[in-house]
Amino acid sequence: MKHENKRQEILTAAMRCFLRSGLKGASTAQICSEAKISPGHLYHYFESKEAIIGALSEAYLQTAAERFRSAVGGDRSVINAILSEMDMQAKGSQPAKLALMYEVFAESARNPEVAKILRTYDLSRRSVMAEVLRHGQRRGEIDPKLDPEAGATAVIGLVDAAKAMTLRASRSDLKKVQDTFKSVLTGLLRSPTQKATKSTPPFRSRP
Amino acid sequence: MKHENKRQEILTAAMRCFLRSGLKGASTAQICSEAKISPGHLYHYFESKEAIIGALSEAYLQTAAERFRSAVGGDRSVINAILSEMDMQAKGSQPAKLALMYEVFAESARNPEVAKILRTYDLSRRSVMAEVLRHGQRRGEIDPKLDPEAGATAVIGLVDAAKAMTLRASRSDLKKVQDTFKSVLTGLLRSPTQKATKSTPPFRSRP
Amino acid sequence: MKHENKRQEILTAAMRCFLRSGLKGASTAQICSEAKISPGHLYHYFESKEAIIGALSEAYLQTAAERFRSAVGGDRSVINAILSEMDMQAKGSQPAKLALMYEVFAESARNPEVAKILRTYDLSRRSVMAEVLRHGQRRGEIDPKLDPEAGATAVIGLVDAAKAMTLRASRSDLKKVQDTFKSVLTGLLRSPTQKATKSTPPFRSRP
Amino acid sequence: MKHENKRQEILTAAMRCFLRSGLKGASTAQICSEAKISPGHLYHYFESKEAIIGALSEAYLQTAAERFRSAVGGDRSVINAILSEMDMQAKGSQPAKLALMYEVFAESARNPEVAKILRTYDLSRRSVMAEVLRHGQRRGEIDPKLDPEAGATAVIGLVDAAKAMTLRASRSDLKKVQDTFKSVLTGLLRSPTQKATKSTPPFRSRP
DNA sequence: CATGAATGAGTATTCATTCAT
DNA sequence: TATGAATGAATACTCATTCAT
Repeated sequence: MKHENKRQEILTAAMRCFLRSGLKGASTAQICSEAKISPGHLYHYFESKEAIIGALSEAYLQTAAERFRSAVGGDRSVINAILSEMDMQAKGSQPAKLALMYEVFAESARNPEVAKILRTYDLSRRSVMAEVLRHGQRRGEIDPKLDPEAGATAVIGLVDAAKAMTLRASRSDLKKVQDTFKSVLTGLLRSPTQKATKSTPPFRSRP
Repeated sequence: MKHENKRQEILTAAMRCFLRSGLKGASTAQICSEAKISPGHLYHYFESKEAIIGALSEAYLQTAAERFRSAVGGDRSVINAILSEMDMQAKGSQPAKLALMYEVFAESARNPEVAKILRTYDLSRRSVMAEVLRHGQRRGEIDPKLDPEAGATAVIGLVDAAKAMTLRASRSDLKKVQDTFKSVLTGLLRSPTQKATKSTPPFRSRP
Repeated sequence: MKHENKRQEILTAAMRCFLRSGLKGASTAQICSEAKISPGHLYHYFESKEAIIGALSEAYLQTAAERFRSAVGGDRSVINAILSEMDMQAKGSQPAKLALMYEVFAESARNPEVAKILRTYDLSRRSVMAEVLRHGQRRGEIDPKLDPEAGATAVIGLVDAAKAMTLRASRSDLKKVQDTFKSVLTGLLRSPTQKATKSTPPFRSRP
Repeated sequence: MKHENKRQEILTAAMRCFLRSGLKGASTAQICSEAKISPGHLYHYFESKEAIIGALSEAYLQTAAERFRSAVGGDRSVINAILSEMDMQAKGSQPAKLALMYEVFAESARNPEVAKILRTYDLSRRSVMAEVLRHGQRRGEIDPKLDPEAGATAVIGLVDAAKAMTLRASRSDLKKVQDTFKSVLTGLLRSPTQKATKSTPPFRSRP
């Protein structure tokens, strides 16, 4: 298992490099020196730089999925769980991380292995979200007329869009933008009973 | 003028290369041979590879803005105009183009010049969209309670999210996903009068 | 003569560039833009960059020779004239100018044309100096036993060495070093009558 | 140790290239092929071409200093030791080496790292020479009134000037010129006792 | 398991010079 | 006399990868 440990060390070192310099910007030499191994030795653990990127993407996406699963696993209102997930995604998104994510997306258009990983992740993410929505419907928190699968897609799209905004909206706009997104999300999900009593969302002008 | 023409030729050649190989993947040598000029001659027209990327980004974003402005300029319903813009964005998005866009986003996190271009574009896009929403409100098509600025942000976020989906959702899911987004959008914008008579949107389960 | 004028303009522009960036460091493009002509047009006036360097060296050395000739031409003591020439050379020597001179020397070891120019200049400089020394001997200022030709060489060597010091000695040492050189020079040249009454030169320790 | 050996091999190969083509004239490609290594491998041993120049300068100046120190270390007359050092410097100076030295001087005006190396060398050279002069004074060979520090500067200036002459004086003049310099040097250094019995130096005309 | 020497094609960019107009 | 488009070899340097030890 020593092998596996070292592999993990290298992966985290590589992640630090990728965050610092980007996917193509980080060289294997950088990664090796960050991981304190010799350049040749890297290839004892990984077939190529691409393989490192693949492994890293997979690991990252898996932990992201697990984190989300546990986040919505608790007792609290499903909508609140989703909203707080959106918050966390947006707040935990340093520009470097987002840039890296975008590079991985770009990579997926040219590197089929990465594309496959990304596809798998999206499917699992969607099925988890659909499950969560069904759970919410059973508890009467989510509009029972909402199709869980399609709703899941919409939610994920909104969460990702909110995340993306952190890179492009100016810091001062960010809060407003994210509140808007939360309102859209809430409007989309909330059951009719709750909708009747809804407060004016922030993107409405003064009544 | 001859200078400007050649500059444009080089830009389109460069775009072909970037689409094929990515932002860092395309070399100046590739660009030169695609443009059928000698490697040195490139620098007669552009200061650097970065300058090419900058010019290309700017041109792309400008035409995108103009296209949208003319799309919503006509007589038809504002909501329909926005929906069809979303369609066009989504349908015109070959994976390669999207990947490139993602790379530019990533670039913007590390290259302040690109960041500035992107920021400017986003602002102009938002102000145009807000103007469109106000127009729709005057015509009674758009919910008068909607704050135009925040609404514009939400719309743009949704359009971009729909676009992004084309890279990650499988082809078979795509239509459903996009319909979902359109419904969310319609729900967000439509005036109460129209909302009363709304048809069941596609992301509702069969009643 | 318009041709000749433009040629001169280009030469002075080139000199500015060479001073700024060095002999190999200055590009023909830089020179052209400094001279406000097109890159092609440069070759209407000069066969090559080397030819510019050659012309520039020749012009510079000629004016240097003329300046010296007129400096020692006056009425004052020959030794003082030489000492003040040494001062002027040393003080007028910005690092950039000296560096350029060194580069020309280096060039002369590889470029026969420059070597020839330099050789010619040295010979003329030496013959002028020898003439000056003979003049001083006639006036009883210079040791009559000094061989004018060999003495001229020694003087020139000392003047050049003093000049060279400005690039390498720290600013605080410079005055002392140059005084030393002046003393050596004076000791070498002064007639015995004057030597009998000489003041202790600065490079003697306290008696 | 193998690393250090290879480093040295590369340095000598680089020196051959620099002597042949000059500091800017020699390309890293030339150096690599002279050292029989691949172009990339050079950077395993040196950070940059500049670093090679720096290492080379330092090594050269150090051995020069050591050589001189041992030359004056023996039993013989201090003045003779200095004169023979002058001879060696002058005779060992192929034009190519001198040209290179000049280029390094020029470089020092634009490259602070080279300037620092040069400055250090000059200081150490001066302090060694001053020590030698003091030694000569103790042995009654050198004029006790001479200030060792200033005298050292003068001596070094003369030695360098003599060296410089080899590049510019025609071969036939060279001996005469160097004899002149030796006489100047001897006159500067010799103690009064010896001066009383001095032979007519070569730069005096026949009496 | 580990090193680090070695590769060689590849990188963006520069340059003196030529040529058509 | 003048332009500036065009060249293409050259520049210093980087990189993912291989291999002998």
